[in-house]
Amino acid sequence: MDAERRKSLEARTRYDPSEVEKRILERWLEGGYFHPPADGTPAENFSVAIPPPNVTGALHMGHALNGTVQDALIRMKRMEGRNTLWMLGTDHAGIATQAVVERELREEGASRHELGRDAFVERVWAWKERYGSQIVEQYKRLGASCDYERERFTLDEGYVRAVYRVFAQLYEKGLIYRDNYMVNWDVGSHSAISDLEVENRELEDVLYSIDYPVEGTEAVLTVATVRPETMLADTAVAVHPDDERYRELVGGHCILPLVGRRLPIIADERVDPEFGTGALKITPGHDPNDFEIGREHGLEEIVVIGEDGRMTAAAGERFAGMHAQEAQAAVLDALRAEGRLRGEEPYVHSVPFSHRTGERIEPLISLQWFCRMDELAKPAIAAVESDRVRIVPEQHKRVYLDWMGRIRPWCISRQLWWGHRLPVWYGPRETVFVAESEAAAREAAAAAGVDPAELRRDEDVLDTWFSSAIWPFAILGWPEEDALLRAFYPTDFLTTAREILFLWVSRMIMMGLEFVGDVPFDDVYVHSVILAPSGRRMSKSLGTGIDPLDEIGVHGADALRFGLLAMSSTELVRYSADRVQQGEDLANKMWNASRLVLLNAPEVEPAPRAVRLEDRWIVSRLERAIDAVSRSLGSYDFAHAALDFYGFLWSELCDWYLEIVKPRLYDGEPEVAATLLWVLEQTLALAHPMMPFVTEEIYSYLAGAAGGERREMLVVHRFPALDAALVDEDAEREIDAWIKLTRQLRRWRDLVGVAPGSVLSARVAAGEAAAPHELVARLARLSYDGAEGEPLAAFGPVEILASAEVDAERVRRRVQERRETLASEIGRAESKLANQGFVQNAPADVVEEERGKLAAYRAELEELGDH
RNA sequence: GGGCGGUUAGCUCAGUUGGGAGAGCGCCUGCCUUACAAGCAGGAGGUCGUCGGUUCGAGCCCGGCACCGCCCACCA
Repeated sequence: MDAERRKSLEARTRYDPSEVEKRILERWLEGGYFHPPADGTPAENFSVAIPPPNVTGALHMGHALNGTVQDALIRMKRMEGRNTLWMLGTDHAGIATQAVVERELREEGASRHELGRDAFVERVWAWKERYGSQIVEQYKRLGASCDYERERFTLDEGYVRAVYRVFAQLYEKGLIYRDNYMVNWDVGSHSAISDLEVENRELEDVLYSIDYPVEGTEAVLTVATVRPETMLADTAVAVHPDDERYRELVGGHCILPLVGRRLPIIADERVDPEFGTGALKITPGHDPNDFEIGREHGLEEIVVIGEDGRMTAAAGERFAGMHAQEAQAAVLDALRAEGRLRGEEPYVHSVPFSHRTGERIEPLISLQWFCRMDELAKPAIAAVESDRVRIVPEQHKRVYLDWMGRIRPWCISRQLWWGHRLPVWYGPRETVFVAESEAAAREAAAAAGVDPAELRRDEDVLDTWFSSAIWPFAILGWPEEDALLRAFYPTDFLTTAREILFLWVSRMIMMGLEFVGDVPFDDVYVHSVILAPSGRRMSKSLGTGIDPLDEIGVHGADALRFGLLAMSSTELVRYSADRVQQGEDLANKMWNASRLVLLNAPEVEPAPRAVRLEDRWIVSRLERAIDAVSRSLGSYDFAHAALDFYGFLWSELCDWYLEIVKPRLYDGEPEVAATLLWVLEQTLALAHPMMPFVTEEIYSYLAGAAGGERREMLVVHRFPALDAALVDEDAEREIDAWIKLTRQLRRWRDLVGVAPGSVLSARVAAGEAAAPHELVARLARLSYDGAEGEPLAAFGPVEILASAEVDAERVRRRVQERRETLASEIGRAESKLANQGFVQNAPADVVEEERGKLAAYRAELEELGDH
């Protein structure tokens, strides 16, 4: 290390991430470490496709955790020498992005309709160019080692072609079709949405009972509903086939109040005879359940609520044009006036809302495009059943299989402008042409005898998740360029939050199998959900969000990464600022421990030159840490990886080993310097996947100290692997005993009130090796010189002698306390050993251990008796 | 209505195959010891949600219950 570097290291007594991170990141990017060649095979290589964040997005805690988890594994694999690719990109996020730009327009007093489709889409692109890459820059700040030179976007040219190819092929297979079917209508985005974009909320409503007179009698059928306005679209009343009360009425009719329509009374098993009166009004146009019943019974489908949320002409003159809400009040008034409203009671039930816009879903019959999933699902089910795709933790496997087993058609068309416009063209006489491009559609039309000039393209765009479903192979160049695909598909794992297991993960598996013929990834790791410290969901609107970039600014990226890994042990986890602080402290600890070594070690080649017991001990403990951390990382157990590393670094390396070897280090002993440098290098490499910045920064000094060989950066340093030959159980046992003894001595000193700085007179019992106890003496501040005097206390072979430093009275009290403790321990052990059941049934070694303890207690008590 | 996860120190969480309860933070006592005072040494603090069972022995295994949370579900 040159004098200037040395001076800077001396001066930097505290690790300052803000100064370091930018500089280190630059060097990684310039070095091209994240941009692998498209060589090798998927089996040799290691690859991951990032779950693409929305272009509109800013990095939130979920991204930060997800990114950290991926980066930790990816960095480890890269260090293991694998050709490693982490593909990065963003999602156009249909509704979300369109909503942002629409809001901007509204603020200017304009609207997308005034602008027109082409101008609007252009505007969204402009917005995307301006703000779209901010999240990518934010991933860099986290230290994510993505291939920033291969960034993709779900609407870039090649990607769009891939989407159209997939659509066209599924259409040709008959899996994509157009149908008039009940959909979830999102009044907010004025579009259909899929089942998975609906969230059910518990809501307090009113359940109204309405009398429907039975035709030709005085009787009435009372039905119950929370949406009386939909009665205008009723086309039947249903009862359970076994319901004795109504058996006679089935086949007859009742009269719909206000409207006068004759409603057939039908029998259907889906009616619960226990609920209300057991009679159910059937509204096929506005209720999913009724829709199905209606289709089976061939009932008329009347639509009284339109896509704008207002009542249609079919609702009748009195109500047409009203908002559904107003219509409800009007219908209730009218029913009251006719004496048909029998009752109302408060009623709590779950109601569908749009996940995106938060508006209440209006179930409507609408002409939409659907994708049949059952056939695609079969191989995707098999892939997970056989663990070809492994889902971790395992409990999610069954959830996936359950859901896939009863998968329903997917509504894939959206009435938006921002997205992949359907590659569907309509000609005259209801001709439909699906093609990968407009040119191809024209050709097809011409071939079918349709004038291409008459073609009109479908207005709708595809569900965002339709394009995300092909992410893992589309970003690798499918279908046109296959170099990346051949080298990196299937990818190795996917990390995700549980909530998108169905929305995204399942669909990627289906599409990968269908179009590439292999699953998109081997493992799916479902990571924790980070809650606010209060235990509530982290959300901007609730004000409970914590911005990861703020945390990076205050504590550093390594600290945040460590904190996130350490806290992410279970499914739901509260954000722990303490864990992030712990990470910051750890970075600083590593920094200062490294300063101690680097500023004092002579220039020697790092090597485990374990010349003394304590050296063998730390080398052995390091090997165990290497084993534990790499195992934990390999099995997606990040909390243990982080905390086990912390324990090794802080307690074993810093608190004990560094303290033990300081004198040798200051003396310039080459062997201990070599060992220390080696341990440091291994330790930095071990921590690097979790805390890349601080380790890389320290390594830049170490590489200097270690001589010219180490020109490469730590990011591509060999990841440590367990070397079983360096594990030394004897050394571990021995040093652990010294540590225990030292702690006993310190504790005793404290309890009897010995001043911290004072050195106590002591001696080692005859026949005991003095060497280890020299070390203990230093750590516990004892002196064996001039060992005269009365022994006051004994700890194993070490006896403390009476001196002016020790208050004899407090020692006596302490001894008395110890006697009492021992007596009770002896009692406990004796009664346990007197229990025949224990002695006979417990394993021999457990019994033996207990006997050993008892003997030791008795011996200690006896010894105390002397003083 | 089904399924899943959780309940351990004041707080946030660990506890591998059942053999005397752990960490970080906070708290108390004492130390500016030439890597780090955002540090060091020591300490206090827990009937492991509850009831029952299996066992010589249960935080851990089995069953019931309570509370918290999540996911799925077409009972109006």
